[in-house]
Amino acid sequence: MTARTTSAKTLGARTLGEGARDIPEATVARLPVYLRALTSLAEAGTRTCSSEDLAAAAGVNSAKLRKDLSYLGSYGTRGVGYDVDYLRYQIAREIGVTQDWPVVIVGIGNLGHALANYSGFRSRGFRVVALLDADPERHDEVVAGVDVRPFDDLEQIVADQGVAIGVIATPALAAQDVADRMVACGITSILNFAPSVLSVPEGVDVRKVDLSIELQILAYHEQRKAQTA
Amino acid sequence: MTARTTSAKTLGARTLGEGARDIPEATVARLPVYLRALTSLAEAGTRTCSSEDLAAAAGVNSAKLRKDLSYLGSYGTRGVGYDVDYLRYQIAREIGVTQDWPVVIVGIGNLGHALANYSGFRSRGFRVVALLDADPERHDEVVAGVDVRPFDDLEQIVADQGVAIGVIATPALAAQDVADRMVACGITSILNFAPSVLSVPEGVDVRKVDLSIELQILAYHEQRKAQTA
DNA sequence: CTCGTTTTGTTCTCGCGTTCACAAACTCCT
DNA sequence: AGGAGTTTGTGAACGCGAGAACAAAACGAG
Ligand SMILES: NC(=O)c1ccc[n+]([C@@H]2O[C@H](COP(=O)([O-])OP(=O)(O)OC[C@H]3O[C@@H](n4cnc5c(N)ncnc54)[C@H](O)[C@@H]3O)[C@@H](O)[C@H]2O)c1
Ligand SMILES: NC(=O)c1ccc[n+]([C@@H]2O[C@H](COP(=O)([O-])OP(=O)(O)OC[C@H]3O[C@@H](n4cnc5c(N)ncnc54)[C@H](O)[C@@H]3O)[C@@H](O)[C@H]2O)c1
Repeated sequence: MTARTTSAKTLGARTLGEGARDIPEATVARLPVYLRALTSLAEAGTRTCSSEDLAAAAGVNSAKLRKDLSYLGSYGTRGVGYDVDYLRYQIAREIGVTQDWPVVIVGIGNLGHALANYSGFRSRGFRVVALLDADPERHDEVVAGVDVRPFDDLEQIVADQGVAIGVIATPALAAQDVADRMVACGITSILNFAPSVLSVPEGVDVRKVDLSIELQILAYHEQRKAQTA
Repeated sequence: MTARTTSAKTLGARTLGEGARDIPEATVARLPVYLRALTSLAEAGTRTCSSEDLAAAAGVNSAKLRKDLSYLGSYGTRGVGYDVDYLRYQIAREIGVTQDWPVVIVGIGNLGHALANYSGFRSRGFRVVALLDADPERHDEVVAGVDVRPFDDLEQIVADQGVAIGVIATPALAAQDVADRMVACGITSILNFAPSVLSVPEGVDVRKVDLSIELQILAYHEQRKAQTA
């Protein structure tokens, strides 16, 4: 789904030390879920939990959970379980959310406004450093404490703040252009909400969130249910 | 990822006729992408396309595309390719977007507003029939031509309009309650934007869209890139 | 110290999905 | 009509991920 060639990396990484573990993509996608479940448990005052407990909170199979965690190392204690805070820190460190990631959002329309106002960003290590839009009428509006600036400020902001992650919330037609500009000035991870296929050079990760695809998948199953009934 | 037990269905379906084809989940998830690519091609005036062309437009491998399409039937012509309009109709029919699906959205905050204003719904066979919110201050506001109504109107609306698909855009804490109410009054497909694990009975499909998980996956890969560099 | 209990970490097996490769089928040109 | 060139549809090989099952490790009781 991404432009990334994870397979080629298996041999390329350094064999020295232990910074070269290769975590399966399916596991990476579940680690944030575990992180959220652990945070819930911690807030509820739980100090320790078994793989069964955590799996239930995360909505997965406990065998799968243990296998996933085993890729990170042995952070549990047999016969006891996992220390909630300790495991939480280890997962957070592995994902990289112990540090702060500056993020720019491009396209401050309906969706861009909602994203800018979303509190789930900051609480998970992401900091919205800029809101950019091509339409001059949007400029100087302040959304969630950040003011909307011209799209042409992109290069300056990315360079100044060391931005690596960009979010695209423009119409589909503009998305490829925006992505090209982002890539050109050094952004290497893109989250795309526009319904368009982006082409980016190797080494740049793209993930897309496509609402209408999700609805169509639901519709397909709904139709099947109606047929058999 | 969903609560659906597709595996158990393989035998249960009727063997008579041809309405019982079992399309792999991975393929179902790509059909909407092909549909969109075909629409683009049609709008550009293309009447016919090869699997290479369509695969490029959809951002996938052409072998995968052909195999996906083969689950629907043989709608291409060897040596020629696919008729764009004909294939488009066949995929649309298979997914179920030739009919109109009424949808309710619950939780008309930042995200709910954006969703209600999203034009990509109607253009793909989804019709927003109601916007519901528990907060009385939101009521009677009109968003995109639909007025916001009390959450307690849910049962009435679902019954009157035959709604099968519900969208949850409330805070995480309310999501499970909303889902329970939806299920109780007959909704069998849920699209959940709240960052919480929903538990629903068998036969109900849940798909979740979780923005911060997507960002964390990007962050993970970003961190890896930084390490090896 | 030993035994039983609990729970992790890992091995093994199975099924699904991806990709390659090619025969079958169609068009067009001579 | 026949052969060359295209492009589909699918059989087969392969790799990854899910889940079951179990051995290894920790803990507590006696
Ligand atoms: N609204 C939703 O709920 C929703 C849901 C899913 C997907 N989407 C997609 O997200 C995208 C945005 O949706 P929206 O409803 O916010 O649209 P919108 O029209 O409200 O906002 C788009 C914004 O992008 C800006 N823009 C246009 N071209 C630009 C460019 N080249 N550079 C920078 N900014 C540019 C516009 O000025 C506008 O402010 C669309 O592609 C849409 O399909 C929206
Ligand atoms: N804003 C975003 O971009 C964004 C992105 C990803 C995920 N989310 C998630 O989507 C959800 C909504 O986000 P938001 O920013 O729109 O929040 P919000 O607070 O702006 O809106 C939530 C709305 O839900 C209503 N509500 C609360 N409890 C309800 C109930 N029991 N029944 C019906 N309605 C109820 C509230 O009155 C409010 O209008 C949250 O779970 C959030 O984590 C938001």
